[in-house]
Amino acid sequence: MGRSPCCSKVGLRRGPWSTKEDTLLSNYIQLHGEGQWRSLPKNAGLLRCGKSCRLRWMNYLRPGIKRGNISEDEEDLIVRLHGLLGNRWSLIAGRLPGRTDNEIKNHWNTHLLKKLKGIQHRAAKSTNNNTKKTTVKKQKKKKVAAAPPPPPPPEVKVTTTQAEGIINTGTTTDQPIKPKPIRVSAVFSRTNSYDSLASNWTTSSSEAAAAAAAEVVSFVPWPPMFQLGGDGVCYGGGEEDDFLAGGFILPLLNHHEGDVNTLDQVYDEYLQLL
DNA sequence: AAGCACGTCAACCGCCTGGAT
DNA sequence: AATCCAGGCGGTTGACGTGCT
Repeated sequence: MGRSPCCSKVGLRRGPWSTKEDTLLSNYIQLHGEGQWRSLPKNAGLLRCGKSCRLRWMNYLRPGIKRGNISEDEEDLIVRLHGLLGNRWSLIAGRLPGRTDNEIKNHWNTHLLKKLKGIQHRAAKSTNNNTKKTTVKKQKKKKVAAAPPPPPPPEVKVTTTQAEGIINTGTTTDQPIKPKPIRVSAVFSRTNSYDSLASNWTTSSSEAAAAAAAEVVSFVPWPPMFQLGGDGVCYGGGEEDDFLAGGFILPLLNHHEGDVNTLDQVYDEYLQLL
Protein backbone atom coordinates (compact mmCIF):
# COMPACT_ATOMS: atom_id res chain seq x y z
CA MET A 1 0.00 0.00 0.00
CA GLY A 2 1.48 3.29 -1.01
CA ARG A 3 1.65 6.20 1.23
CA SER A 4 -1.15 8.63 1.09
CA PRO A 5 -0.08 12.10 0.04
CA CYS A 6 0.38 14.60 2.78
CA CYS A 7 -2.50 16.57 1.36
CA SER A 8 -4.91 16.28 -1.48
CA LYS A 9 -3.26 19.12 -3.37
CA VAL A 10 -6.61 19.76 -4.98
CA GLY A 11 -7.45 23.41 -4.81
CA LEU A 12 -4.27 24.26 -3.01
CA ARG A 13 -2.06 27.14 -3.96
CA ARG A 14 1.48 26.54 -5.06
CA GLY A 15 4.44 28.66 -5.92
CA PRO A 16 5.69 31.80 -4.24
CA TRP A 17 4.06 32.93 -1.06
CA SER A 18 2.22 36.21 -0.87
CA THR A 19 2.72 38.61 2.01
CA LYS A 20 -0.82 37.90 3.11
CA GLU A 21 -0.09 34.21 3.35
CA ASP A 22 3.11 34.91 5.22
CA THR A 23 1.22 37.03 7.69
CA LEU A 24 -1.44 34.41 8.18
CA LEU A 25 1.13 31.73 8.79
CA SER A 26 3.26 33.83 11.11
CA ASN A 27 0.31 34.97 13.15
CA TYR A 28 -1.03 31.46 13.50
CA ILE A 29 2.28 30.01 14.61
CA GLN A 30 2.86 32.83 17.05
CA LEU A 31 -0.49 32.05 18.60
CA HIS A 32 -0.45 28.29 18.48
CA GLY A 33 3.17 27.34 18.06
CA GLU A 34 4.78 25.03 15.56
CA GLY A 35 3.60 21.55 14.79
CA GLN A 36 0.42 19.97 13.50
CA TRP A 37 1.51 21.02 10.05
CA ARG A 38 -1.10 18.98 8.31
CA SER A 39 -3.98 20.65 10.02
CA LEU A 40 -2.31 24.02 10.24
CA PRO A 41 -3.26 25.33 6.79
CA LYS A 42 -6.91 24.68 7.37
CA ASN A 43 -6.87 26.20 10.83
CA ALA A 44 -4.88 29.19 9.67
CA GLY A 45 -7.04 29.77 6.64
CA LEU A 46 -4.32 28.96 4.18
CA LEU A 47 -4.80 27.15 0.92
CA ARG A 48 -1.44 25.48 1.20
CA CYS A 49 -0.06 22.06 1.82
CA GLY A 50 1.12 21.53 5.36
CA LYS A 51 4.56 20.70 4.16
CA SER A 52 4.68 23.93 2.24
CA CYS A 53 3.73 25.83 5.37
CA ARG A 54 6.42 24.13 7.37
CA LEU A 55 9.02 24.85 4.74
CA ARG A 56 8.04 28.46 4.47
CA TRP A 57 8.22 28.88 8.20
CA MET A 58 11.48 27.03 8.64
CA ASN A 59 13.32 28.65 5.78
CA TYR A 60 11.90 32.12 5.68
CA LEU A 61 9.53 33.31 8.36
CA ARG A 62 11.02 31.90 11.50
CA PRO A 63 12.50 34.51 13.82
CA GLY A 64 16.24 34.76 13.83
CA ILE A 65 16.72 33.67 10.26
CA LYS A 66 19.65 35.38 8.63
CA ARG A 67 19.29 35.81 4.93
CA GLY A 68 22.04 36.32 2.40
CA ASN A 69 25.46 37.78 3.01
CA ILE A 70 27.08 34.56 4.07
CA SER A 71 30.39 35.66 5.45
CA GLU A 72 33.71 34.15 4.53
CA ASP A 73 33.99 32.75 8.01
CA GLU A 74 30.68 31.01 7.56
CA GLU A 75 31.76 29.75 4.17
CA ASP A 76 34.90 28.42 5.72
CA LEU A 77 32.95 26.56 8.33
CA ILE A 78 30.50 25.20 5.78
CA VAL A 79 33.32 23.84 3.68
CA ARG A 80 35.00 22.24 6.63
CA LEU A 81 31.83 20.72 7.98
CA HIS A 82 30.90 19.47 4.56
CA GLY A 83 34.22 17.73 4.43
CA LEU A 84 33.27 15.97 7.62
CA LEU A 85 29.61 15.38 7.15
CA GLY A 86 28.97 15.38 3.44
CA ASN A 87 25.60 16.63 2.32
CA ARG A 88 24.15 16.67 5.79
CA TRP A 89 22.78 20.12 5.33
CA SER A 90 20.61 20.12 8.39
CA LEU A 91 23.54 19.24 10.60
CA ILE A 92 25.71 21.83 8.96
CA ALA A 93 22.95 24.39 9.35
CA GLY A 94 22.72 23.48 12.99
CA ARG A 95 26.24 24.75 13.44
CA LEU A 96 25.52 28.05 11.75
CA PRO A 97 23.10 30.06 13.85
CA GLY A 98 20.37 31.64 11.82
CA ARG A 99 21.16 29.76 8.65
CA THR A 100 18.84 27.21 7.14
CA ASP A 101 19.74 23.95 5.53
CA ASN A 102 18.13 25.11 2.33
CA GLU A 103 20.19 28.26 2.20
CA ILE A 104 23.39 26.42 2.93
CA LYS A 105 22.58 23.79 0.36
CA ASN A 106 21.88 26.45 -2.25
CA HIS A 107 24.99 28.37 -1.34
CA TRP A 108 27.06 25.26 -1.59
CA ASN A 109 25.69 24.29 -4.96
CA THR A 110 25.87 27.75 -6.46
CA HIS A 111 28.95 29.32 -4.89
CA LEU A 112 31.16 27.03 -2.92
CA LEU A 113 31.19 24.17 -5.36
CA LYS A 114 32.48 26.47 -8.05
CA LYS A 115 34.99 27.99 -5.72
CA LEU A 116 36.22 24.61 -4.68
CA LYS A 117 36.38 23.40 -8.23
CA GLY A 118 38.47 26.42 -9.10
CA ILE A 119 40.83 25.78 -6.25
CA GLN A 120 41.01 22.14 -7.11
CA HIS A 121 41.66 22.95 -10.71
CA ARG A 122 44.54 25.20 -9.80
CA ALA A 123 45.90 22.60 -7.45
CA ALA A 124 45.69 19.95 -10.12
CA LYS A 125 47.45 22.20 -12.56
CA SER A 126 50.23 22.84 -10.13
CA THR A 127 50.77 19.13 -9.65
CA ASN A 128 50.38 18.21 -13.28
CA ASN A 129 52.06 21.13 -14.91
CA ASN A 130 53.86 18.86 -17.29
CA THR A 131 50.73 17.51 -18.83
CA LYS A 132 47.93 18.72 -20.93
CA LYS A 133 46.93 22.30 -21.11
CA THR A 134 43.27 22.45 -20.55
CA THR A 135 41.35 25.34 -21.91
CA VAL A 136 38.50 26.36 -19.76
CA LYS A 137 35.74 27.24 -22.08
CA LYS A 138 32.92 29.33 -20.96
CA GLN A 139 29.99 27.05 -20.60
CA LYS A 140 27.31 28.07 -22.99
CA LYS A 141 25.31 24.94 -22.76
CA LYS A 142 22.00 24.90 -21.14
CA LYS A 143 21.80 23.17 -17.83
CA VAL A 144 19.92 20.22 -19.21
CA ALA A 145 22.51 19.76 -21.89
CA ALA A 146 25.40 20.00 -19.52
CA ALA A 147 27.71 17.09 -19.22
CA PRO A 148 26.58 14.69 -16.57
CA PRO A 149 28.33 15.10 -13.29
CA PRO A 150 31.04 12.69 -12.43
CA PRO A 151 29.72 9.48 -11.01
CA PRO A 152 28.96 9.94 -7.38
CA PRO A 153 31.06 8.08 -4.92
CA PRO A 154 29.56 4.84 -3.85
CA GLU A 155 27.06 5.58 -1.20
CA VAL A 156 28.36 4.67 2.17
CA LYS A 157 25.45 3.98 4.39
CA VAL A 158 26.67 3.62 7.88
CA THR A 159 24.53 2.46 10.66
CA THR A 160 25.48 3.02 14.22
CA THR A 161 26.84 -0.45 14.54
CA GLN A 162 28.61 -0.23 11.26
CA ALA A 163 30.12 3.00 12.34
CA GLU A 164 31.26 1.51 15.57
CA GLY A 165 32.73 -1.38 13.68
CA ILE A 166 34.68 0.90 11.51
CA ILE A 167 35.85 2.84 14.49
CA ASN A 168 36.84 -0.27 16.31
CA THR A 169 38.69 -1.75 13.43
CA GLY A 170 40.30 1.49 12.57
CA THR A 171 39.13 1.18 9.02
CA THR A 172 39.26 4.42 7.13
CA THR A 173 37.71 5.55 3.97
CA ASP A 174 38.81 7.91 1.28
CA GLN A 175 35.69 9.92 1.26
CA PRO A 176 33.39 11.75 3.54
CA ILE A 177 31.07 9.32 5.13
CA LYS A 178 27.55 9.90 4.04
CA PRO A 179 25.54 8.17 6.68
CA LYS A 180 21.94 7.64 5.94
CA PRO A 181 19.85 10.59 6.86
CA ILE A 182 18.71 10.29 10.37
CA ARG A 183 16.38 12.21 12.47
CA VAL A 184 18.38 14.73 14.28
CA SER A 185 18.35 14.36 17.99
CA ALA A 186 16.74 16.82 20.31
CA VAL A 187 20.01 18.62 20.75
CA PHE A 188 20.11 19.36 17.09
CA SER A 189 16.42 19.63 16.67
CA ARG A 190 15.47 22.23 14.17
CA THR A 191 12.68 23.21 16.44
CA ASN A 192 15.20 24.63 18.83
CA SER A 193 16.15 28.15 18.15
CA TYR A 194 19.41 28.53 16.41
CA ASP A 195 20.53 31.07 18.88
CA SER A 196 20.00 28.77 21.78
CA LEU A 197 21.66 26.01 19.88
CA ALA A 198 24.69 28.08 19.18
CA SER A 199 24.73 29.31 22.71
CA ASN A 200 24.44 25.85 24.13
CA TRP A 201 27.02 24.51 21.82
CA THR A 202 29.62 27.12 22.31
CA THR A 203 29.18 27.54 25.99
CA SER A 204 28.13 24.16 27.21
CA SER A 205 30.40 22.03 29.22
CA SER A 206 32.39 19.48 27.38
CA GLU A 207 30.48 16.73 29.11
CA ALA A 208 27.16 18.08 28.04
CA ALA A 209 28.45 18.57 24.55
CA ALA A 210 29.82 15.08 24.46
CA ALA A 211 26.52 13.73 25.63
CA ALA A 212 24.85 15.73 22.94
CA ALA A 213 27.18 14.39 20.33
CA ALA A 214 26.60 10.89 21.55
CA GLU A 215 22.98 11.27 20.64
CA VAL A 216 23.83 12.03 17.09
CA VAL A 217 24.58 8.98 15.09
CA SER A 218 26.73 10.91 12.72
CA PHE A 219 29.76 8.81 12.36
CA VAL A 220 32.69 10.51 10.81
CA PRO A 221 35.91 8.69 10.31
CA TRP A 222 39.03 10.59 10.78
CA PRO A 223 41.07 10.58 7.64
CA PRO A 224 44.35 12.41 7.42
CA MET A 225 42.63 15.40 6.00
CA PHE A 226 44.57 18.24 7.42
CA GLN A 227 47.68 18.09 5.40
CA LEU A 228 48.25 21.62 4.42
CA GLY A 229 49.88 21.92 1.09
CA GLY A 230 52.02 24.74 -0.04
CA ASP A 231 49.14 26.19 -1.97
CA GLY A 232 47.08 26.66 1.12
CA VAL A 233 44.86 23.76 0.35
CA CYS A 234 44.35 20.89 2.68
CA TYR A 235 44.38 17.57 0.98
CA GLY A 236 43.00 14.51 2.60
CA GLY A 237 43.51 10.90 2.10
CA GLY A 238 41.21 10.64 -0.85
CA GLU A 239 41.71 10.07 -4.50
CA GLU A 240 43.88 12.80 -5.73
CA ASP A 241 41.85 13.55 -8.78
CA ASP A 242 38.38 14.57 -7.93
CA PHE A 243 36.82 16.33 -5.08
CA LEU A 244 33.42 15.33 -6.28
CA ALA A 245 34.43 11.73 -6.45
CA GLY A 246 34.90 11.73 -2.77
CA GLY A 247 38.48 12.70 -2.22
CA PHE A 248 39.00 15.25 0.44
CA ILE A 249 40.04 18.66 -0.55
CA LEU A 250 39.69 21.12 2.17
CA PRO A 251 40.69 24.60 1.15
CA LEU A 252 40.97 27.13 3.85
CA LEU A 253 39.03 29.84 2.19
CA ASN A 254 39.71 32.48 4.73
CA HIS A 255 42.19 31.05 7.06
CA HIS A 256 44.50 33.27 8.99
CA GLU A 257 46.96 31.93 11.42
CA GLY A 258 45.88 32.66 14.93
CA ASP A 259 42.56 34.04 13.81
CA VAL A 260 40.38 32.62 16.50
CA ASN A 261 36.77 33.49 16.06
CA THR A 262 33.49 32.06 17.11
CA LEU A 263 33.03 29.89 14.08
CA ASP A 264 36.46 28.44 14.47
CA GLN A 265 35.64 27.64 18.03
CA VAL A 266 32.47 25.93 16.95
CA TYR A 267 34.42 23.89 14.47
CA ASP A 268 37.12 23.00 16.94
CA GLU A 269 34.57 21.86 19.45
CA TYR A 270 32.88 19.84 16.76
CA LEU A 271 36.13 18.14 15.90
CA GLN A 272 36.73 17.28 19.50
CA LEU A 273 33.31 15.76 19.82
CA LEU A 274 33.79 13.67 16.74
C1' DA B 1 16.12 47.00 -27.80
C1' DA B 2 15.53 42.19 -28.15
C1' DG B 3 16.70 37.63 -27.50
C1' DC B 4 19.33 34.29 -25.35
C1' DA B 5 22.13 31.96 -21.82
C1' DC B 6 23.22 31.46 -17.38
C1' DG B 7 22.96 32.05 -12.19
C1' DT B 8 20.29 32.16 -8.07
C1' DC B 9 17.22 30.49 -4.77
C1' DA B 10 12.41 29.59 -3.11
C1' DA B 11 9.62 25.89 -3.38
C1' DC B 12 8.37 21.21 -4.48
C1' DC B 13 8.91 16.15 -4.45
C1' DG B 14 9.71 11.76 -2.78
C1' DC B 15 11.77 9.05 0.58
C1' DC B 16 12.94 8.02 5.31
C1' DT B 17 12.43 7.75 10.36
C1' DG B 18 10.33 7.66 14.93
C1' DG B 19 6.29 7.35 17.44
C1' DA B 20 1.65 5.78 18.07
C1' DT B 21 -1.64 2.24 17.63
C1' DA C 1 5.23 -7.35 14.31
C1' DA C 2 2.78 -4.63 11.14
C1' DT C 3 0.80 -0.50 9.78
C1' DC C 4 -0.21 4.33 9.70
C1' DC C 5 0.85 9.11 10.50
C1' DA C 6 3.42 13.35 11.03
C1' DG C 7 7.47 15.49 10.50
C1' DG C 8 12.21 15.93 8.66
C1' DC C 9 15.62 15.65 5.13
C1' DG C 10 18.20 15.97 0.72
C1' DG C 11 17.75 16.26 -4.23
C1' DT C 12 15.69 18.61 -7.86
C1' DT C 13 12.93 21.93 -10.36
C1' DG C 14 11.53 26.12 -12.38
C1' DA C 15 10.55 31.10 -12.11
C1' DC C 16 12.88 35.12 -12.10
C1' DG C 17 16.80 38.29 -12.47
C1' DT C 18 20.96 39.63 -14.73
C1' DG C 19 24.48 39.93 -18.05
C1' DC C 20 26.02 39.18 -22.63
C1' DT C 21 25.64 39.28 -27.66
